[in-house]
Amino acid sequence: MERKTRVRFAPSPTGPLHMGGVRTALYNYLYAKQHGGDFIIRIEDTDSQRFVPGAEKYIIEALNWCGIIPDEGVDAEGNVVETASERHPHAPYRQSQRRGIYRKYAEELVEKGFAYYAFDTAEELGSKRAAMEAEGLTFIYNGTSRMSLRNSLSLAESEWKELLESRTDWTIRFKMPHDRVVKMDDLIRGHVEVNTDTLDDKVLWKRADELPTYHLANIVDDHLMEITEVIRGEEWLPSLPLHYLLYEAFGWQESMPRFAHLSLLLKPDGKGKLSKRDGDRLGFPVFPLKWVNSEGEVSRGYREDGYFPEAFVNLLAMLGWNPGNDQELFSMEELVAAFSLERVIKSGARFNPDKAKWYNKEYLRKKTAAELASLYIPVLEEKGMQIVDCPKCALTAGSEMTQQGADFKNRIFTRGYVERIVALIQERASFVADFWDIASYLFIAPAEFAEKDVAKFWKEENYSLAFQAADFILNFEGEFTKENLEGPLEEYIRSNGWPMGKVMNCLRLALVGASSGLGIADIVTIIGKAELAERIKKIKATL
RNA sequence: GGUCGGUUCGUAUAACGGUUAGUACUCAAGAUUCUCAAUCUUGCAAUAGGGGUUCGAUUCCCCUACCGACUACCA
Repeated sequence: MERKTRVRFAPSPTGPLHMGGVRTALYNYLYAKQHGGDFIIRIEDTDSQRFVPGAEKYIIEALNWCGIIPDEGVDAEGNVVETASERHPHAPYRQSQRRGIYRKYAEELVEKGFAYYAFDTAEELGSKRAAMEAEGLTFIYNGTSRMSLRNSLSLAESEWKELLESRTDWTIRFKMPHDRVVKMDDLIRGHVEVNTDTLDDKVLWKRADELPTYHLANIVDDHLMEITEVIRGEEWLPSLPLHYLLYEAFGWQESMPRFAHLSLLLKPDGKGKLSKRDGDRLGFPVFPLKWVNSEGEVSRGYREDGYFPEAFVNLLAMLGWNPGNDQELFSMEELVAAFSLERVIKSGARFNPDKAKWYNKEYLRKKTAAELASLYIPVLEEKGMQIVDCPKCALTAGSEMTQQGADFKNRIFTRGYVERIVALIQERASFVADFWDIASYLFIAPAEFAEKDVAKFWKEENYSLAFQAADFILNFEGEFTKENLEGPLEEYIRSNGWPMGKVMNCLRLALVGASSGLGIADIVTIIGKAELAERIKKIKATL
């Protein structure tokens, strides 16, 4: 029986989506698309206590930013679908809105003898657990203990039926079979066996909330939504036997999905899994988007930190998966084609912030000047620059736009001027945010001069030559381009027998404020003769 | 503690019984250049330990160590 591939990402709206969660969603998405199937998003909000307002919206927005677009579960506006339709026959996709459908499944299990009513309160169980732990023992609610607890198996029928009526805090628990070996297959880990005696009678349904727990809701919904593969985090592997048994109890083993458990993302250093604290400590985001919690605490996001979504997706894909060859750069389409669960790594992947930066750098280099200019212009505007598309219409009386497209006095620049610059500096940066530090001097004259460089180069025997070189540039008569200027300028310095390094660095120091930066020919042809003259004049005035 | 999973350079990983154990990031050195960056070249650096199986183990099995997940009326 061939079924259409249908996979789901089922987050719980208890906070912002961690990058590990995004990776899980990504792998689901890639798998679905590769098999021509559907990627479904389902919100698992059965824990009313941990619900966080805004988390659901955040999750969908984050996935959307990454280009992980659900086929089902969310409408075109990015809202979780609440009512069934032709396009969304399995709606609603929020478990809190599906509450009506779970109870009958839980009770079906009780009727069939696979589950029972339990009346122990959380407090009673808690103290029992504590008492046993004090003796160095482990409390498990299962075959070893259930007959001494209060439930429909241990109590007389009249008694538990009375409790069922009079109380509203009971639960339905799964009756874990005694001494059975559950044999499971995982698409990533292979064959796994577990003896049921080590498992407990999990709560399936909570009367107090009129809501199922994860285990029941998950199995029922995966079945109802015709899910074919469940790709989820490693933390679910221990409950896989329960889930197998649940499918069996319902008689759904024929249509049971196949399972794949992904390893976790680990800290860059030290022990343990990647957490928000690591990001704060080591200076990188662990969330796709910025998040502000109810206390006003801010968690930075990849988007706000200047990562391109393509880079983020790419680096996430390579954390725990590889194509089997040396290719490291993948577009989403390429990932869809190349992805395979067989090549997902079993062990936990330590996150490497340096590599993440490298990915962004690679994507930055691929961008066109027009794209980068559009991203950089808001930064420039924040710095007080005005960027115009059409020079003539924006100029106020008395301002002058140079041939290059710059009016330094009024800090007005054309988009073309910005494009020229980003094209020159894009291979020197990892982020658009680096642009300003790399080349602010192409917009404003340096206000400060690096002490170290001044000490090294700013000597009269150097700058007197540098000024002459500047004069040579100002008097240059050919078309004022880097290609035209570079050779003659060097020839001029060389033919005078001047030390090239000293003259050039001195001139650069005057124009840039430091002895590092673009080539002199690049700098002067970008800022233009007028600005060159202006900056030299200013420097001379201070001597 | 118990159950389950995992373990190749610092990190991500390749090699699915036979390789001088490869690649990328990081780091270092050199080349280049008017400096810086970029680029190119080179280098540092790994099969957790111990037993098997085998002509031969990174690869298969067992033990130990270490790491992780789970052990809630949370997901």
